[in-house]
Amino acid sequence: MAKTRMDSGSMGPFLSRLKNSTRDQLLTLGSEHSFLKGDSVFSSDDPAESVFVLLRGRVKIYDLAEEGKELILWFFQSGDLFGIADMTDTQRGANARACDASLALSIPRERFRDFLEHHPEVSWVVIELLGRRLRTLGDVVQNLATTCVTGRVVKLLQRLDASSFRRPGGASDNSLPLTHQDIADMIGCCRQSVTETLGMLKRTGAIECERQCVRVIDADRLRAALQSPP
Amino acid sequence: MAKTRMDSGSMGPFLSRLKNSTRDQLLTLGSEHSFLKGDSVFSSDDPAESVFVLLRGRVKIYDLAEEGKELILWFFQSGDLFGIADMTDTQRGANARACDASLALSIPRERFRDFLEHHPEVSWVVIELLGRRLRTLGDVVQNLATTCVTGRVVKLLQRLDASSFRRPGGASDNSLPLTHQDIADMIGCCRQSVTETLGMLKRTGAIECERQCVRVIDADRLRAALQSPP
DNA sequence: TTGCGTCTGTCGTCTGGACGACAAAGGAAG
DNA sequence: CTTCCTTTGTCGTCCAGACGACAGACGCAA
Repeated sequence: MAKTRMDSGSMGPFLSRLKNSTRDQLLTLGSEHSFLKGDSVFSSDDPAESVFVLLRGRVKIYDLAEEGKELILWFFQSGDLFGIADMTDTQRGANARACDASLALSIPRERFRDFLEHHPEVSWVVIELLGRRLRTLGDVVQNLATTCVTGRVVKLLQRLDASSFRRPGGASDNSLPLTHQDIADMIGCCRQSVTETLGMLKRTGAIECERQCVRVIDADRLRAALQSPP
Repeated sequence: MAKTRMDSGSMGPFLSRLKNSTRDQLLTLGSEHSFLKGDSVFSSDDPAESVFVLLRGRVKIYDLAEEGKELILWFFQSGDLFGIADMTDTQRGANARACDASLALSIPRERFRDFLEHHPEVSWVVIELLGRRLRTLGDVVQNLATTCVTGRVVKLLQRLDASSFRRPGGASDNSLPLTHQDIADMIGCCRQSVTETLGMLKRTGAIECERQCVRVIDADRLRAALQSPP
């Protein structure tokens, strides 16, 4: 069966907020690009000339520190808008990479802006989207500054478990497709600390783990892990 | 001499981006509120029903960790828009407090949204504003995860020195009105580490300090402090 | 089936910086 | 002018967690 243009199921936090007719018009803008797993979508050296709508797959946004250490800011899934935060600059602020085979629509900045002028309700959707992300990053800053590694792991799992972040194609087992290194890169600690913390959470019965995969099985126990001291 | 409605000089990152006629219309929306230094503007328990435009003074946005430790996410100055990130929620995501005597315009959410529908170019200004903030917080996350305290102090001073962040009323000496505790709360470390770092930067000739006040006097030396190991 | 690369799990050493404590200086309020 | 609170500066102790190293398991590609 041929791959559909978009992943089935959830349309993601951006496209799902649009009316069908508005969405169809948006999808005629710009051009589609396919990416293999591991391909770069853009890098921080690139000019910031367009926004992207992810039609299929998964894309991560990350920074590289000087020693090559990677920090993941976001994972995006199908139906999400990304690259929009760079619209006031000439250059990208971070790197984007496809984590799975992906398909994205690239819309030139002026075309997107013109589209928003003609669809002011979409502007409000974008403002709300950016607002939510700002709050999420605010929480991430707070966690990094004041919370131990175990707390940060638990809060990340809680956040992702509550969101629609899942493996594309809708695997039914509700697991989070993340390696220990992914988690470490998202919460700013080292891989061994994540392995230790996930082991402890597994022993308490809060989560299950498989290779490249974590599943929350008892949200109350996970929450309880925040209360007990390390 | 009576206080003017708005601070003189810079109109801040939001209002300065609007045409005079558009700005005048915006300023007729909502209601003005005065705050004494130290007054709360909103807290995280409050319902999120309006956005704020700061007409005069300084407001900080902060979170409180469980042990009462404060983390400052933003300082806003006159002409800035704040409270906009909470528009998708029913409740505020953080706390806001006046750091100096301040005056703010409170605009109910639906009135602001209606204004944007009639002024789509203002929507784009808001999207750009939120985008810049997202990138700034992304940098903060990166710094917290990967940079030592000295590096985080230096980068904060660089960022604020390059912005229009200054004491309201336009003191001419170009200093940054921050205590050591303010800086510690912004970069997520303890006050004594900031004191030590500022002392070192003073000795190298990069900055000058007075009580509640830091001034960058040699940007090259400040930058050089990032290269040398601690 | 085999080989190789990735991922997970464990361990011991080392260090950046949190933190409490204290003293001194500065400034605002009475 | 005095008092008191805030802010700055210094110091010693303690520990969370980074990190390199290594071993074993898993899965993909040939």
